[in-house]
Amino acid sequence: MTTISEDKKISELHKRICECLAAGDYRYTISRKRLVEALASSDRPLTLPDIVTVAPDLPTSSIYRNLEVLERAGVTRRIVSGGHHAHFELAEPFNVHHHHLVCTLCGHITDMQLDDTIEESLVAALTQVAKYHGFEPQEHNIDLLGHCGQCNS
Amino acid sequence: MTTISEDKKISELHKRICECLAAGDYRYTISRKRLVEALASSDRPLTLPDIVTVAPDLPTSSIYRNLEVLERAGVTRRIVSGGHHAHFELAEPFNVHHHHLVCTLCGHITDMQLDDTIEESLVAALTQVAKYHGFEPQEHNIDLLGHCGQCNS
DNA sequence: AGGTTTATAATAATGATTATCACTATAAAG
DNA sequence: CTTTATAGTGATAATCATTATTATAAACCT
Repeated sequence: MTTISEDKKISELHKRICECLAAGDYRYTISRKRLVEALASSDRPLTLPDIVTVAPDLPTSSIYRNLEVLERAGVTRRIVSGGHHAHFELAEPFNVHHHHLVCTLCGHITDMQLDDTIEESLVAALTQVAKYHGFEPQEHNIDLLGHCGQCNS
Repeated sequence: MTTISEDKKISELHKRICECLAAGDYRYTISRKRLVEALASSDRPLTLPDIVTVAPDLPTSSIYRNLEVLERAGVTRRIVSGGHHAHFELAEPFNVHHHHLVCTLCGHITDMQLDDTIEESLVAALTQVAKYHGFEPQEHNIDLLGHCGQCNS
């Protein structure tokens, strides 16, 4: 069930994404909208099989191609964490800042958030380190590896 | 040029790794020693082509197989950061705790270290978050993505 | 030394992802 | 409202890092 305010958020999201795609001369087609909706309604990054489960009528080749377009436009992000399928999620401007719990047994990824003060001191430290290495920082990832509740029980 | 104390460190490293492999009924063969030495003498994780450059006589298939054995024994670690080759480095007990600067243009990875106080507060925060999610934490990765000095110039 | 286990290295297979290409849909211009 | 250029689709084929296979060689153990 979606509330009115959620519907509003979603439609605003679509609008922003549409503009983002238009800036790169890309269109916001049905397939791309479907992908965005699948990613937006999940509390974790999705693999290609995950997406196929949610939208079985979308051909694999189109999903890959459109995820590539969305990534180029800065709408989505690809996470390569292991030997298997990559995971996809909405990029930072379209999603809250978060990090990942990665299960080393089943490969499952869950979103998590850290305290703002921790984030701030970390960003400060990273900025300093980057400067020292002559590196121009863009974004940071934190992955916590371990065993998920499912695999532990 | 290697100093006497460095030689001592290296031979102790080999001894510890040998024991680690023996615990899994693996032998510490010449090829495996060569791989460990290549990884130990680098200040960054190496790709397979990197390793081939350092040890051109080792066949690709043997490098892959032995990296797999070393990884199973907990001696090395695999880093999958992008669409290209994986990177390999010595695992935590055989290497100082560090993180990575990842260039999103050329894929190059550099080691970096953070302040102890930052690390400690981060680990505390991660432990708390993991508990909340019913997740058993093992290790954490921090990647700083951006443009390396080489690509910037 | 003989017998057993493990390692090697050339080769083939795997499988997620990308590229190709003929065709269709869309949008802007005349 | 056609024309025309551009972008998107989806089936299929190709790519390429990585794994599996397998016959051979080496190492270990009485």
